[in-house]
Amino acid sequence: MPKLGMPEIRKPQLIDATLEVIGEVGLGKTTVAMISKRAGVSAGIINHYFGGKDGLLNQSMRTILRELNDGVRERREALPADWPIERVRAIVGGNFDSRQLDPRVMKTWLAFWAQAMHDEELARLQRVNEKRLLSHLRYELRKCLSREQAREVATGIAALIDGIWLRGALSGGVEQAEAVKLIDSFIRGQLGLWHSTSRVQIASNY
Amino acid sequence: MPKLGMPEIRKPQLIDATLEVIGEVGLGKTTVAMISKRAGVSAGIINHYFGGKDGLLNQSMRTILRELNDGVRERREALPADWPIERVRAIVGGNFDSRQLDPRVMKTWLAFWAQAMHDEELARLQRVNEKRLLSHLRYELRKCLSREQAREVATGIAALIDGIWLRGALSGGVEQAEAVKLIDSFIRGQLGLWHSTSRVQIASNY
Amino acid sequence: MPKLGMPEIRKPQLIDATLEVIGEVGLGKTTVAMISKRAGVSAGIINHYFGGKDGLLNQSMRTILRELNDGVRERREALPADWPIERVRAIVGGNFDSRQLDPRVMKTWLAFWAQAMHDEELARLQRVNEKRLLSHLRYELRKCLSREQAREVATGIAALIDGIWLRGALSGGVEQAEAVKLIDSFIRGQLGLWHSTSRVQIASNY
Amino acid sequence: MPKLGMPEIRKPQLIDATLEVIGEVGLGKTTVAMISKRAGVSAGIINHYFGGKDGLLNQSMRTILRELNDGVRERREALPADWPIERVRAIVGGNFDSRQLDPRVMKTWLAFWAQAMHDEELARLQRVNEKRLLSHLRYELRKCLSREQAREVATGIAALIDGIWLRGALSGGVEQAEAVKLIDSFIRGQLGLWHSTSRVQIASNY
DNA sequence: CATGAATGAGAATTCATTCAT
DNA sequence: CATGAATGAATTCTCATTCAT
Repeated sequence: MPKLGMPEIRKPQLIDATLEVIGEVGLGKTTVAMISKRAGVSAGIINHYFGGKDGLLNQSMRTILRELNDGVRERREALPADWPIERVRAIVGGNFDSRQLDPRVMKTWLAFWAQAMHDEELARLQRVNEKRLLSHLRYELRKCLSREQAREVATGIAALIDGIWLRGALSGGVEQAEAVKLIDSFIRGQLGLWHSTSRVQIASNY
Repeated sequence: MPKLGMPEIRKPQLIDATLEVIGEVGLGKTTVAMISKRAGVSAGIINHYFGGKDGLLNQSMRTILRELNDGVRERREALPADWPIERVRAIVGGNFDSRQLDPRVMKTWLAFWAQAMHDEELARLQRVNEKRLLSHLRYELRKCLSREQAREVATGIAALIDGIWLRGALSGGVEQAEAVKLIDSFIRGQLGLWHSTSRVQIASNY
Repeated sequence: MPKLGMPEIRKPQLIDATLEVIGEVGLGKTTVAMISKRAGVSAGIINHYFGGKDGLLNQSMRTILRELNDGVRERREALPADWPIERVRAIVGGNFDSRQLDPRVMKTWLAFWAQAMHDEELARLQRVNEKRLLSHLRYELRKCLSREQAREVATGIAALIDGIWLRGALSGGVEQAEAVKLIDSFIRGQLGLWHSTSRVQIASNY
Repeated sequence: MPKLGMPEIRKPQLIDATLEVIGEVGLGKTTVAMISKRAGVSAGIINHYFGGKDGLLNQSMRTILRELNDGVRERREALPADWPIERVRAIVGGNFDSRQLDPRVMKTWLAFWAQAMHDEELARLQRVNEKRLLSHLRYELRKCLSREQAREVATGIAALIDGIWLRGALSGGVEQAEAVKLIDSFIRGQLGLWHSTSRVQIASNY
């Protein structure tokens, strides 16, 4: 019998190598030769495990999406359900945690985003993710805002997250603290618009 | 009136074709053969006029950047200098005018953005543009806010512009009215944070 | 009764799978992976039992040659030695029995034939077979014809067998009855040429 | 302007090289690298002119089919329409002229034949050809035989042509004279079956 | 100016075979 | 015995670029 459990070793190994290479040279210049060399295996093995370059890229995409989702969920669920604003801040923070701010990861995200414009499979994955972010934000905001207000603020937060992230990707980096501060400020502004005397408890470190 | 030389005919012709093809198949699958066929000329001519594929892509990038800037400037300058908030809204509107919301243009933008991650020449162009947007916003906001406040609000607006745009690119489209409304709401919220009794004149259609 | 070793199980299993796959996708597209999958075993086992793909193909070839020969011999020997024309007809019938007319078998034959043009080992096998067919025909015909006449008629019958078979392979099928009828007609014509008043007994169902 | 008329030079050049290589190493071992090297051009040019290996093989097939047809037609039409048997013999001769008996051409034919079993495009071409041969034979035989008789004799001649050819391909060669003699014999035998006192004029060199 | 023929480097993919388990 | 992981050579196809006309 051949070595058992190799798929569980090789697949993550190849996906990691893929993300590294994309982060370094860009999706357009990434070749299976580079990836396999980085992973320390032969090029042919990619077809063995992923059916081809496309399959590997697809799985890589799913992996970073899942990592993002897992990180955000952990942060959010670590807080009580009756602290909605804190939970929103946790969601924001999760989108800017150190793993996501790794320049190579940011480059990979952008590459996949551009790719998704012309690849329905990737586009679908991205849309699901976008909807999930929005949905979680709305759910928490609903605890202290009207349906319409929650919808609008959630949309704004989501846009700020992506916008800060995108501008950061271009200019060389994002400061998590800066990002969280800006979004906090947006939330306070929005809450203020509707609650001149807001009773929502906002953490003192705002 | 000088007679137009071939360069003045061929270059825009090829740049238009480039943007169309990128919008349709993506930067990664765009070939000079496709571009030249679309433009109705031979493949070799691209090297003649642009020195190669890279030169053509670079010029194409500069073209859409210039179009965006020109559009934004026209809208901004059409308003009095002492209507800063209106001018900010004009800047926002310019970033979401119909030309920029053409799906093919959005795809091209995203493609160039991803490409810029690994191409210093493109990255420089993008950074210059980002700085210009921020600078204009700050300049107008300075007329009714402190330096620090202006900086922060400008950063937020820029992030919202890019974030709304990015999410729209993915989900299939952006509604200009929605975008402007969201950013208006942000501005009002931010102004409210600092001026509980704001004296800034905000257009009545807010 | 000796217990069957694995070789006696595996070899026919793999040869059958080989013929099936060749019949379905053609020799050129047949891979060991396909064959082993069809046989329900691993790819590596082919080298274990046949020393490689070539060995398996060679054995497969020998198998269908043997099947054809066995079938023809059985039919021929089932008839009395002093019914030469009936024996000739039995040889013809054997070449068009249902096993040989299976479209997958016909495709395999043709594939091996083409392959034999460039593979001396296969060519040798085929030549032996061709000679055997001719030899049997001549042997029977010699009982009622001169050496020269027997040689010529045998050559014609062999050519007709292969020609009918080849044309049938292309056009989608052969009718055994049609084939036998045509060759009968040829034999009668040939006999008639030399024996205006032939004394050879030809079966009444001619 | 580039060199004009290159397609008319390159295409036959590449097709010739293809037939030569297939004739030498077999279809299965033929690579575009071999073909282009033989033709003295680069491998890429094959895609330029034929869209890929398949296109080249297809065109090569069409070429040898056309050559055979042209040769047969010329021979047939060189004889008076009221010499049907002579015309039939011309058709037979055309199928065994020196060009068709070149071992490389025979190998190519056989390769294509096997390939056609799994390639509908090739199969269609072959069927058209088979039908044409049969049709011409029937047309000529109709001039001296009944419809049914003409059909049967034509079928037999066609089978003999292919069978002799196939057996020759395997055993290393065909003698045109032998082939024609055998088929002549068949024709005479068949004519004799129906016309005990045949009035059909058969050339004296029979 | 413009063409498109031609090149050649590079990329993905295929696949028979080997071999540790 | 048997597996299937792994390899690496071979092959097809792509494509930017060059260049003779």
